[in-house]
Amino acid sequence: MGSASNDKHTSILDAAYGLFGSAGFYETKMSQVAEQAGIAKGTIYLYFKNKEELFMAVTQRDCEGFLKQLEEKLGAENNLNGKLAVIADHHLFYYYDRKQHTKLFFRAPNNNPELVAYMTQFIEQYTQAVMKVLLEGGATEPELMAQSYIGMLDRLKMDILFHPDFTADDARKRSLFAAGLFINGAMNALHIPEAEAPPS
Amino acid sequence: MGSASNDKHTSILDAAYGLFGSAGFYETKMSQVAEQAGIAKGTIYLYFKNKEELFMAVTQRDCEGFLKQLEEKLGAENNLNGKLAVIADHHLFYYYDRKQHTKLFFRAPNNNPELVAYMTQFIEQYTQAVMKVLLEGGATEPELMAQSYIGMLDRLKMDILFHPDFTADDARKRSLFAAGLFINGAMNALHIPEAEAPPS
Amino acid sequence: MGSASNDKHTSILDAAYGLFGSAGFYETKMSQVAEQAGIAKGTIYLYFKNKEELFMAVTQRDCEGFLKQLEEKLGAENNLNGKLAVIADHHLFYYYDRKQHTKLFFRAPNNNPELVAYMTQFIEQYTQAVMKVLLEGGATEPELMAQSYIGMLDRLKMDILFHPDFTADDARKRSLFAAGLFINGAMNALHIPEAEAPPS
Amino acid sequence: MGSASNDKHTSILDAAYGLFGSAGFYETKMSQVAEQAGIAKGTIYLYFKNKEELFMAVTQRDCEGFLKQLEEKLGAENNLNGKLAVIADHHLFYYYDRKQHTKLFFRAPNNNPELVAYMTQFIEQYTQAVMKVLLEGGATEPELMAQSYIGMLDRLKMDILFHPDFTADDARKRSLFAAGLFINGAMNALHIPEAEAPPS
DNA sequence: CATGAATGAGATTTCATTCAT
DNA sequence: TATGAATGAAATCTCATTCAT
Repeated sequence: MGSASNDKHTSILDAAYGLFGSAGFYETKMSQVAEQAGIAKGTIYLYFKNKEELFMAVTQRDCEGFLKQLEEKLGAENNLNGKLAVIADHHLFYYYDRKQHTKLFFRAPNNNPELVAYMTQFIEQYTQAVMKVLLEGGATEPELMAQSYIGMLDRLKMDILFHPDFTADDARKRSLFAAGLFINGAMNALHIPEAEAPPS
Repeated sequence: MGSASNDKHTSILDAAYGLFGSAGFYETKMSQVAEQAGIAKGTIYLYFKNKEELFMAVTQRDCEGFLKQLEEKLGAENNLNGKLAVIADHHLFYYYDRKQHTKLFFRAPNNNPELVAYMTQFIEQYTQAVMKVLLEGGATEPELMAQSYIGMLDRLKMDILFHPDFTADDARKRSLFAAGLFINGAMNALHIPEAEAPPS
Repeated sequence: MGSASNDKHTSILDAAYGLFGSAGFYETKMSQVAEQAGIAKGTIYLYFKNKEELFMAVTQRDCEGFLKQLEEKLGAENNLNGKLAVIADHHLFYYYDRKQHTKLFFRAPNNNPELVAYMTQFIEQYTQAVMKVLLEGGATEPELMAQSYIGMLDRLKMDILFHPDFTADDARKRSLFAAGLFINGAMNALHIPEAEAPPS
Repeated sequence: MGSASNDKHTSILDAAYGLFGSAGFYETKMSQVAEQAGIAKGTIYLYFKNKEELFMAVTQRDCEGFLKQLEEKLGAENNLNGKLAVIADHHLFYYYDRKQHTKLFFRAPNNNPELVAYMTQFIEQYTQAVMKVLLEGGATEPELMAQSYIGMLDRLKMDILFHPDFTADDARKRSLFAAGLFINGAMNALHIPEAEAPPS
């Protein structure tokens, strides 16, 4: 019983996830969502108040899943390097595993304050999770460090979305690269005279 | 006359830049652009084929300006560390200087292949510019390094858009932080036993 | 059992009466009627073919009650003045007693011929009832007189609907006023030279 | 120029007047209004913000015309009886002349407070105009008298709307009847023993 | 008898674009 | 060139009604 009603709710979310993810908010029509979910247009409105709320629900489910999985993986790891590697892996493979659905990823309605608030909060939570790892390692500027690490990963993931022939090995290579660069810096790979280097 | 028509072309671009930048593509109405530019709606179509092309033109002008300024600044600098600092500064201050117009930055129409192609090309050019600097420094994985550095900067810039009280000093601090972290890595700031550290 | 089903029929009518009466036909939703009646939406359709028929039934019950009560009161009175007073009282207090439910009174679907027919018939019956009283008094133009009297009363009642602080005393005052004006005319209250007055 | 733009505004109002008047607010579709006015659907929205405002504009134009004409006719008449006759004539012939367009007259959206406010104000203005006449005649209860007179007229007009064979002579007869009844009362036409009559 | 999830026709409204002036 | 009134396609959302349980 519960699962039956749950099924419809879920199939709407799934359909919306695929469409919003690949075409964006405005380009996705409620009729497409209904068709994809195999239900009538009006039925969507029994489960979601309107298009924006549906988008919000899709976003939340996705973000929560991202964070929850990350926490689980971090819990299973207890040394610092390992945790940084877990973060990199998670970030890259999360998108790699969903590359079909997030070809262009989210294009959200801009003027929805609730959504902006939610996304801000999501980013903060993600940043907090990374900061926590860094603090355990004794970092002095954990917030900027966390942001930097996340930024690196986010850019390194982009090619997943654009290059159709991106492989899991490519993802793993980037994940390792990111962790290494973050910890050791680029200095070793660059010819920087000691005298030139800015104070670390 | 030539300059007069040029003026109109420019004022449309300026108006569109402000509106697209602060409200996004779909939320910006052609009538608003016309009003802001001080011309009639129909006149826009004498200069731009349609809304998407106008958006494209706005994006191009912005991206080209970004790259051109970057090249100029890099040309004036000849040591590696200096160039990395220039990149960081440019990235952060470009957005800092335009924070009024890019509060939410661009929300583009997703299904316009030309735009997607252009954005891809822009990112590539930006990456190439950074790679060139890194290659001069002898980097072994210049592309991943360039992407990582750009990613760091892009994330560190986010707070400019979200925190209204972000100051120029905050921007400068982050720019220095980014360059330092990129070169030296986080190791020095973290308690990582040598044995634990992955090979760089 | 009969009474149980009767109860449900009645509670639907009661709910619909309150909602149609205060919000109008189109503004009242079948789901609201169901909720107010404490039953499921589908159940309404076991008792009434559709929304229009429900509206019709509500209207009929109300109109029939209005006429039935009037007849009873008229039967208990046997002089002409008394009967006219009864009519005035009945008209004003009927609405006064229901002012909660008829704040905006009925807004009916316009294109339902059955309803139009019923309302016409109701007005005719009401007019007939008043005419009968007037005929017993020997009136020469009983129909126009009856319509005029009803019209006076109907307008004098309006303030009940609009002024929330309308009291029962106000209603009684208006009822007396109407009967007096109808019988004696305005002449006594106006400075009309005999010569000016039209022939009665 | 002015008249050209005015023409479109007017033709929308005319079309809406006819449709709202004969079919009611909800039953009238904006597409019908556009078709009747000979323009495109979207054009209506250049002149009126939405359906409710169009309805409001139609109502206002009608009510203002009613009051303005009444004032003009009253200004041309200077004895009391004549003015009362003018009011009766105006009320009946206004509807008689428009019987095509007001077969069912207005059925308004119930929940529009602006419209309710406007209608209330209109009724007050009409009442005031009648009161002014009565006050000049020295009436003691001018408001109740005015309401009563208007009510009589409003009911006497109803048959215009329902009986297709209602003639101008019928209207004139009713107008005279109303004025006579209002001034002289029904007493003369009824067998009411003096003793029975309530105090006037 | 009773339910309420599901339906889908249909209405209002927006806004990019056109074109006669 | 420049205008801006007019267009009409297209999208969201509502809600009376049905029907399997």
